[in-house]
Formats: sequence, C-alpha cells, structure tokens
Amino acid sequence: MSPTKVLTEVIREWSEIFMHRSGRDFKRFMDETSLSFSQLSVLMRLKHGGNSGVSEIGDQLGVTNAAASQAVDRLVHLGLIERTEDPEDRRAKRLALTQKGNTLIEKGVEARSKWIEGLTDALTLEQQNMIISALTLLTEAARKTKE
Amino acid sequence: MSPTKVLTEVIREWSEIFMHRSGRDFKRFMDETSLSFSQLSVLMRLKHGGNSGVSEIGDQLGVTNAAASQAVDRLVHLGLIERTEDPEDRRAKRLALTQKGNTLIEKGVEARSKWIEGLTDALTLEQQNMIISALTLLTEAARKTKE
DNA sequence: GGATATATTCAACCCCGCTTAACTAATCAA
DNA sequence: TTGATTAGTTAAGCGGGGTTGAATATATCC
Repeated sequence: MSPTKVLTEVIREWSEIFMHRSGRDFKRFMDETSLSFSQLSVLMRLKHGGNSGVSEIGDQLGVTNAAASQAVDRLVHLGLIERTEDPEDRRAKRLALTQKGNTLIEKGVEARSKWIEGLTDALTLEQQNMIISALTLLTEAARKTKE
Repeated sequence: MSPTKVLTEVIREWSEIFMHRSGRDFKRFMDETSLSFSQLSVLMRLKHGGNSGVSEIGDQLGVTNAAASQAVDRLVHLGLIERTEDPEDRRAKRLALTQKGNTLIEKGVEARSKWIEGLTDALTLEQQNMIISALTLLTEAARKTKE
C-alpha cells in the first residue's frame, strides 16, 4: 500500500474518533452553557475570525440577516458580546466578544482538548516529541491555507 | 518549557483549528442533508457504538425516551435506520443503520477529513510518515480509553 | 394468575430559532 | 437634493424538537 494511502486511512480513523468525542463534548458544552449551536458558532467566529458586522455573521451561518440580528441580540443580553456602532459607517455595527464571552469560549476549547491531553500521559518522551512535531506541522499547514 | 507543557499547547492549538474547520463542515453537512444535530448524533451513535435500543439513544442524547422515540421515527421514515423487534425481549426495538444511512455517515466522515488530507499534500514523505506514526499512536490510545 | 416493572409510543402542549415583510437610518450617486 | 442601495432591527407566524403524562404491550416476580 502506498504511504499516501496509509496516511489517508490514518487521518480518516483519527478524524472519526476525534469528531465522535468532540461532538459529545460539544453537546455537553451546549447543555451546560444553555447556548445553541448557532450562538456558539457566532462566538467562535468572533473569537477566531476577528470582529465583524451582523451581515457577515449571517452569511457565515447561512441564515438571513434577521436571524443573525436576533442571535446577536440574545448574546448581547447574555453579556457575551458587545455591539457598538461602527464610527466609519454608522449603519453598521461592530461586534466583539466581551471578557465573559472570551473566557467562556476558552473554557470550551480547553474542555474539548482535555481528553486528548489525557491520551498522551502514558506515552514516552520520544513519542510525545513526535506528536508535537506532527501536530505542529499540521497546524502550520492549516494556517497557511487561509480559511 | 517542559515538553509536556509544549505538548499541551500544541494540542490546544491543533484542537482549536480542527474544531473550527470541522464545525463549519459539520454545519454544512447538516444543511446539505437537512438533518439536525440530534439526528446526526443518533446515526453516528449507531455507526460507531453498534446497534442499540431507543432508551439508550435517549440516554446518550440526554433527552427523554419520548423524544428519542420521535427522533428515531423521523429517521426511520427517511429510510436511514431500521427499527425491528428485538427477538430476545419483545418490548424492545433494535435499531440499525440502513445501507442508505451508512453511506450517508461515511460521506460525512469523508467530507470532514478531506481538508486535512489536503494539508498533507505538500509534505515530504518523511514528514508524512511522522504524521502517520503520531496519529496512529493517538488513535490507539483513544481506543484504549473505552468511551 | 395477578401485581409490578420495563420498553416504547401517542397526544397535547411549549419554546426556540428561522423566515418573510415592513420599517428606520445612513450612505451613495446622479 | 432626491432616489436607490445598504445595514440592521422589529413583528408575526411557522415548524422542529423538546417535555410531561397516559396508553400499550411485554417481562418478571411472588
């Protein structure tokens, strides 16, 4: 079997396990925070992709601006995001995570990566170093393919 | 900095990127298939954890049995799962993916791992081998920690 | 056999997030 | 300046998926 074929197979298996566990953790996170999929998507978008306006949120979520506006509004009332007028174009709003929103998302990421960290406890130092190198490679490659 | 500290950091970063992209892909998959988070959870449970009854589905989803029953019913009508009487205990039903449901989930997994496969194209053979080893280690470790 | 427990479904109701449509306000352009 | 366009909000209504509680059928226990 060619190495590329093996790599594909390995990636598939890992992705499946990762998605399965992370999906469960994500669901739990939704329940704990009482936030919907869309609401968390908005928060992660702001965390990851920087600030943006309401329409961009709607585009990303694949919903109408009205729906995006409502979602944003709920998050503002929860104190998780800030909605200020854009000084450059006073029709538009600039959205940003509040401190509270930011730490909430970081808690989520932390929770969802904790189980992987548990996996590495039993590994030798050499194996850990290999994983560091491998994930670093993947992370860098992913960063390069912008969006 | 200790290697464990670095490893934790590397895992966090990789998880964050992975979750972000996969989350987006998952959302797209939900839209394309017109299936809800819960419905896909049920399908993945059946794909992953083997067949089960309605109550177990409910437990896993964290909803009442009535809700689980309804979710199952919708999926049966969509032809994605099969609901047959359990011959051992005729009060219970045994749920299983149909061929259609199975290929649908596999399509989903494939779609969600494809972007990672794209990342590895530009890597040397040596780097690819390292990633194979690393992900294999992680996958095996994950399999060992049952559930 | 009769009482009780278990697995699932049915029925009625509720809430949330989406859509469409109408509206406000700011900007652009002739 | 005024008409068209763009960003966002608001209101009304719908549907999906949840809940509780009763109903049904089978299992289990004495």
